[in-house]
Amino acid sequence: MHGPHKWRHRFRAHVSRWTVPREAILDLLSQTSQHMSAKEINASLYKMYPGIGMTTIYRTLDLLVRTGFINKFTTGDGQSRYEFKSGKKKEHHHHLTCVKCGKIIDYSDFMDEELELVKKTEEILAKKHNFSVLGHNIEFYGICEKCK
Amino acid sequence: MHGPHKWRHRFRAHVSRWTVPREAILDLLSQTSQHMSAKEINASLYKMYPGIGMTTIYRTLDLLVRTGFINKFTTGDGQSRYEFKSGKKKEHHHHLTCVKCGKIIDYSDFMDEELELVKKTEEILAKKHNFSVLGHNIEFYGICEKCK
DNA sequence: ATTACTAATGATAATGGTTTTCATTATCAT
DNA sequence: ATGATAATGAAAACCATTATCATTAGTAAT
Repeated sequence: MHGPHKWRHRFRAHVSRWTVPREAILDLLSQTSQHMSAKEINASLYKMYPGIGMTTIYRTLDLLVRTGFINKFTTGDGQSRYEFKSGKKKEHHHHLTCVKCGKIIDYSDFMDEELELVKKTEEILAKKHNFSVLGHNIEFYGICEKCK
Repeated sequence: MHGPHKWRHRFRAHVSRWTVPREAILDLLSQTSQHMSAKEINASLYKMYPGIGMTTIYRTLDLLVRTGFINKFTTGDGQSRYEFKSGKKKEHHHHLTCVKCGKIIDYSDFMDEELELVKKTEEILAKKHNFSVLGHNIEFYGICEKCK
């Protein structure tokens, strides 16, 4: 039903079975620069894999988040969006979100300055509030070109 | 049923009627430093005003957001949270969020440095992507003291 | 104060994204 | 190829939020 695959080995280190839906979803997310919602993933996969249900999509996304393959974001429009987590450090970026259509644009301007500040802030906050800081979200929001 | 109130005048400039639920919700949010969800607001108001329904709470929160009295945040735990918007500029702050219980802690360390960078980034992004930037969220997330 | 207008309320039902349930199917070590 | 059991998917449940609509209550005019 499917041949060897680049993710298979890394994936198997975390969970036991390598299945068609898991491969399809991981492939899709790794190949797009978009931040897709579960519904969009379903729509995108439907032609090639009409059998994959929303249940499995949600479960797989959750699994991929837990095993560190993807990031999950909660946008203001009520649905969550997911992005493939690149291994390369240099691809770290932040987000510009449209509050009308939910579209997310990546940006990486002033990354060095930001990261320095972020690191400093993270240390202080962890110490001050006895918090285990796992990460950060830096997001600008507004109205995108199309929605104006 | 209720006497004169400090917000009444400012409120009436936006909408026509000054009502018990509106006063109760505005009072509650202005007096707490917490970032409350609709459910929490309901629970907190229940003793004093058992008649106020969830519908009215949601409608009032939406009204207060639209008229600039409060800010709305979307946390990862599925529900929105609201905070009173202080008039004072110096009280601008960012958030430290617990991914387990949804608790939000305000912080204002490195505010000046952050704001400078934010302003610079905002200008670039607006120009580069033809975006009308309305605001930003800077948030650190992790596990709080209690949830560890 | 009383009245008339209509905005605001709240009980109920609907919505929509996400999660749970459980019988069936498919993966993989043997 | 086989058996143990993890993964799937259809359907129902869940839960935060929104819409509907008859009733209530704030306001301005009387």
